[in-house]
Amino acid sequence: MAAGLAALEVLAEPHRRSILELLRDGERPVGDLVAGLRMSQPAVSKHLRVLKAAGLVDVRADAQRRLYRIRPEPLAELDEWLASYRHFWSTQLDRLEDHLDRRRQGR
Amino acid sequence: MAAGLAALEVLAEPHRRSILELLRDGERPVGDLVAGLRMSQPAVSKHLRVLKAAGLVDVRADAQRRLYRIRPEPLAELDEWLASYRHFWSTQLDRLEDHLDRRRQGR
DNA sequence: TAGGTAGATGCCTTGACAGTTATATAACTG
DNA sequence: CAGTTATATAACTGTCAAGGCATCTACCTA
Repeated sequence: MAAGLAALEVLAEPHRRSILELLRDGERPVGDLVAGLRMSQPAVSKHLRVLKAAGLVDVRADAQRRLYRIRPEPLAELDEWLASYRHFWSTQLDRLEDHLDRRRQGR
Repeated sequence: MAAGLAALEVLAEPHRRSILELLRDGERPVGDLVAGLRMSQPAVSKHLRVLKAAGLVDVRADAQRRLYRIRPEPLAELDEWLASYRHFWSTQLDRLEDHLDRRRQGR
């Protein structure tokens, strides 16, 4: 019940959300991120380490560069958590989704 | 772009998530929450203040008691934020939703 | 009104964490 | 190999927030 939710804790940091945003349309080297945010390179590297530990990003080496990209699993988990509150603001459409969701479960 | 998102920052605290969970099925006085969590009453009151400041809960007085309840708006906002990443893990059903969403926009 | 209950607030301590600079590591280039 | 580029790590510092205890306020009841 409302266990870890590492994603939530890690993304409380605005800079980390910005990083995710920069990664939204594909992998990028650290340098790009440093350029995008207004922070020192070590600071960015640290945020990336935190994001990685939470499973929110993944890295791949390309020569001296490290290409980071989003790993969606923790976000999906966050989404599931949110789902248990969604009825508070849900619209017709959301109710359709809920309905279909339950139908899907049943099979 | 990825502005405040107060909800995210406030809900990074696990105890505050627990409080929200306790409020999920209706309003409750502070005492109930204190009983539910394993914390001092002042600590709970402080968390409630933070939640209130973020618009995540609302209070109503009943004699000496204060009845707290969820206010969904900030959660809906968080949901919107998440939406921009949802395509990373979306299923068939989600794609249907997206489609309908866009249709709805168009009218 | 005195006492009790429900909750909020003030003050203080402590720990975590973000940011900086300096330095280390690794790979490419001449 | 020497130098340079790209990133990570280390050591240090400052800030801030969470928790505890004590206290204050409001309302209820005998």
